[in-house]
Amino acid sequence: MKEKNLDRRVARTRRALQNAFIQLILEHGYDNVTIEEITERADLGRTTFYLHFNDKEDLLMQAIDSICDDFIQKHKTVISRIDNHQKHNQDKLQLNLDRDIIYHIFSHARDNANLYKVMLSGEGGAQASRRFASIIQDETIKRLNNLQNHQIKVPAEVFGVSFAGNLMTLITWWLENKQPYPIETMVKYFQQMFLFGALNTLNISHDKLQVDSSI
Amino acid sequence: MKEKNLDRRVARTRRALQNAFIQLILEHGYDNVTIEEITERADLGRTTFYLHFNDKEDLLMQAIDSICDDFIQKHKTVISRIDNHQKHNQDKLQLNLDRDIIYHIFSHARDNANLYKVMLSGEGGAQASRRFASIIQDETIKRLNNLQNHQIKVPAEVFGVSFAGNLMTLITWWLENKQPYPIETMVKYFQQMFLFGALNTLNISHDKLQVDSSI
DNA sequence: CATATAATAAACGAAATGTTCATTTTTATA
DNA sequence: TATAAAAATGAACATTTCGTTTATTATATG
Repeated sequence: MKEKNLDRRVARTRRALQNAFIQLILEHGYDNVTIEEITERADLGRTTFYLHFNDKEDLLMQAIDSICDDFIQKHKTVISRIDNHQKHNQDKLQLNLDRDIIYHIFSHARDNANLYKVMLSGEGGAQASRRFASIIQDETIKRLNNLQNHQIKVPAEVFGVSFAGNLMTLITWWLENKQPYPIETMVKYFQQMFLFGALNTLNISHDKLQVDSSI
Repeated sequence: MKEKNLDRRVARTRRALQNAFIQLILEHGYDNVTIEEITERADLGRTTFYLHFNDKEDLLMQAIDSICDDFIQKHKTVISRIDNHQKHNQDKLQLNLDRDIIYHIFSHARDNANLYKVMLSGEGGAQASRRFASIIQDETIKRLNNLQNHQIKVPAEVFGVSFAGNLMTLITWWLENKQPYPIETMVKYFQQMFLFGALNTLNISHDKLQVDSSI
């Protein structure tokens, strides 16, 4: 996993190409961006592009892969912190509908706003958003299956799809509208709309659900 | 609105180009489809394409515009039928969360499955899905504002975005997985997840909400 | 049938792609 | 700091796709 053997030039070049491309996608749309525009914006020769990537799609997918990996890594930290905390609160629900998890996802989106905009809005092709969506879906389904109470009124997959879709739509809207509310508020809104609905799809009494702060 | 003055050849050509393009998008992805492939599949000369459309985007957007117009027209019929019916049931909630409305949206998607797949999955660029999303959003916000009870815990726009996103995600998943459940079931799932959550964002007692069938 | 309109094939320049190669610049490290 | 390895560069190239023009053929409509 240590890829620190990278030549400075390589790291700098790839970073420059990625940033240039994300910028240009947001300005002109994915289809309208040419390789020459990217290298020009990145202040590099056009042939240099092909030393690192096969085509536009390759460049974007690598960018998305790395942001997804970064997300997963940080996500694990948050999860384990919560799980650990909840050992002492067995009556609390272990599900990634938790306030802290939603909060973390919004934070990560805020910290990488441009890439998230491209990734989630579908601006970079359908495949781009699918990657992130499936991460959220799978994680949701996984934790859903870990619940003691399996009396779910909706198939886990449908639940995961719906959860991820709702969340991603909200994040997309939030980023594209220049983050009109603080993250705390968005988390509250999401909980009020989806979570209190989700509550009904599970046979879980309201007081077992951890809604506000968990840490 | 009467465009029946169309030469048979024109109608046939445009239909053929549209169908060919939708097919090819689902096979190879939007970006990878060339104009020549489209005309070849449609069994037409390449120059003929340019007699009708400026480029790929133009073709797709016209297809999406017409399916959206068709949706709106049929949607109005459903709405007015429900509204009329509800004159005699003043205690029922007038909101397009209604079972019949959701049902109609799923039906329309099923009847135009390929185009919906392209439109909703983001396979045809971001703009494609935005068009339909905003129709659902705006309609939701409009009917939300008509409610007597304005005590909403969430901004109407956030509500509309969330509603539309959740619905579109479910439809996309449903179509891409070859409609694994009948529409009735999908409507039920959607209601159980989103609607009972939405219920909490409104200050509306449960018995005022029309959940099952309204007609 | 006559006329108008649509579709066609061939040909063209322009733009973008992806690759090769010899040369220059930068980096790592001994 | 000197040197070898690696990376970036610019020029040139064949290809592909695009969008348009033009002269000709096919077809719908009245």
